[in-house]
Amino acid sequence: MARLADVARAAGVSVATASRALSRPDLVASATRLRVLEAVQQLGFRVNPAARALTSGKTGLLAVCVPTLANPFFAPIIAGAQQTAEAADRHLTVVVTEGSARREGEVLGRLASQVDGFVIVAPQGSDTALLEFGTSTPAVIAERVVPGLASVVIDTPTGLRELVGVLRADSHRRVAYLSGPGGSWMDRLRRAALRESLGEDGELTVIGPLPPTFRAGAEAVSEILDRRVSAVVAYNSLLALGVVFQLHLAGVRTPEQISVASADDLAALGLGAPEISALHFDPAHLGAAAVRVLIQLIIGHEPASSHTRIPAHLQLRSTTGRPPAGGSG
Amino acid sequence: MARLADVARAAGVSVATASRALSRPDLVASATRLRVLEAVQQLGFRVNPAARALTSGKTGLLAVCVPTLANPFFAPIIAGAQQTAEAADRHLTVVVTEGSARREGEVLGRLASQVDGFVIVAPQGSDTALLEFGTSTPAVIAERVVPGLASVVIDTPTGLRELVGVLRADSHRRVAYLSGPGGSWMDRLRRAALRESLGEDGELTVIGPLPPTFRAGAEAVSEILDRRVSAVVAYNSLLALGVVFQLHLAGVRTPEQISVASADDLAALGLGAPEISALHFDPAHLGAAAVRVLIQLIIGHEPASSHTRIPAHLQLRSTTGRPPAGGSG
DNA sequence: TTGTAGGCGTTATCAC
DNA sequence: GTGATAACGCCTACAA
Repeated sequence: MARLADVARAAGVSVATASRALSRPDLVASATRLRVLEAVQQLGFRVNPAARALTSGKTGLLAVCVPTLANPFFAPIIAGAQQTAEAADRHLTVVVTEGSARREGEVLGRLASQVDGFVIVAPQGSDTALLEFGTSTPAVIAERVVPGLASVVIDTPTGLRELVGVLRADSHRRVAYLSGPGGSWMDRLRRAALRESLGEDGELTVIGPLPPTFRAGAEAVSEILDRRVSAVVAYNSLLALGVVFQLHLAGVRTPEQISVASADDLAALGLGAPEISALHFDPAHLGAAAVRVLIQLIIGHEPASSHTRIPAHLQLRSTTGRPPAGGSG
Repeated sequence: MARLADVARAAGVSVATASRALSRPDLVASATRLRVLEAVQQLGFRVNPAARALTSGKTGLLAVCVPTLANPFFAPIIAGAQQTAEAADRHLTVVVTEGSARREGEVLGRLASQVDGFVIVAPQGSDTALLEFGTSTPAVIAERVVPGLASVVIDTPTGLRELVGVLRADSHRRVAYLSGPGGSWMDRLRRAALRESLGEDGELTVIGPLPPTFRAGAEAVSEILDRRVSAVVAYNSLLALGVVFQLHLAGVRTPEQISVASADDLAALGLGAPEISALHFDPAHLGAAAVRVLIQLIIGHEPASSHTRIPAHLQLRSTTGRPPAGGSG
């Protein structure tokens, strides 16, 4: 592999000049720069990341830290992050914490000196732990807000308020929320949004925390029916699909007897076939946005906004509608 | 951060000895080694990967290359690979090719000098392209076999033969296979296994290629019914679930009127609620095994077997059984 | 604007 | 078994 020295020789300049021509072109006469660039082309030169890392301290490696890959919400985040990192000529390494705050802490500590920065998705640790970590290492938080740190979230709460508005207009009053995997910051935010927008005379029943699976949704149906709600909002579309499926089996019709909606829309799973009403957004955008912010942080440009919201759009489909007259609504 | 020089000083040895004590302990007197290790502990020393990479040429980075992350089959592969890589003290970077052979080639080329080796999952490129690449760079192929390269596959074909055996014993004769995303090597192998094991008087109808989604499964039902098969085998459980769901809606009972099975069992999605018969395996094992083989390759130990098969176990559940008497079976 | 020189932290090659 | 010493490829004062 061609080294910078080869390029320099070919261009008839010193190594230092060749280096500058690549990393700080403004410091080099344009004619010189041109010769260097040409030589680079010619020789197919590419910097040796290790050598660069040794002097500059920048490895060109970004880490994205997710609680799990079993929840299909997280995979597209990684895809989006990877694409953006690649476009910025950086590598992305993925680490899975299995939802353990302890492991999260270990992983972050172990990697801190090996990567240029972190995207931490749905972190498990405490605010203070994250804050301490994030002030010593470039990091952006996704799907959570930690005061003082850069963060990127999908604005499901606003979407949920809109959804509740529609449900209320259809005179639903008793709503169940099938909550996602336990202890998630975002999940709390969603519950709060639902509760608040249901208003004084609305009633929110929280079922869960539940694993974000089809099976869990199906199994929740008996409780849903017990609770005599007229509408169900599920943490994700696998849960929602499980609910719809089991309701069908139980002979309960949607939306005539009960409305079902999902707080996310896992489009990639093609789960929309029964046309479940849902909040629509692309998790890949989350990953992409987080990496963009992270890179700004790393190169020292304070990002324009350290708190990015990605909108979620309400998609009303065929599983929501007016509740049965004289029902609970 | 403590450098090796600090460790050496603390242990009262030369840098060279300290280095050896860590990377080739057998070359160092055990007393010395002990002192060095102690100093390492004391100072919290950790090698600088960049410096090591500069001299050794090994970056400690492994790449895993997948066609997509939208297909939920691939996410757990990455999780398994990551865990194994981490245990071997290496990083894992993920790249997504979006199913494009061109992009796959570009990505591999671009990364070849930056990583120690590749796990290429369900590669898109030709055998010859892969062979050429794989002989110049440590690489293991997953979910495909390329003669001359190390590979790891899940043995669904054997599992499918077993499944067909059961179906035949139940006197099914006309079987449909819902094929997965187009052009996959593994998919061809599955079709061949089904066709062969159905025997002379069996009939295999291939529907697809289909996206591996719930929706696609649901939409395939009309064609399934048209073809008058008594059993359906789907590429994955999302497809199978879509089929089961839509069959229910159409008033067709499983397994009384039609049997449904899936060639994989995406347990993480909790898709088993309607108890779909399926081949069970853990994709994470695939990723883990591939990384293990890759590391052997990298450190020069020819792996014990360059062709690893991961067994798939037939799980008969409630969607398979005898076809209607006098039916197509 | 360009060149010279030193160093980044580790490993490898020699001698001893 | 151990210790000097020279790379590895690049960056960056500093000097010119």
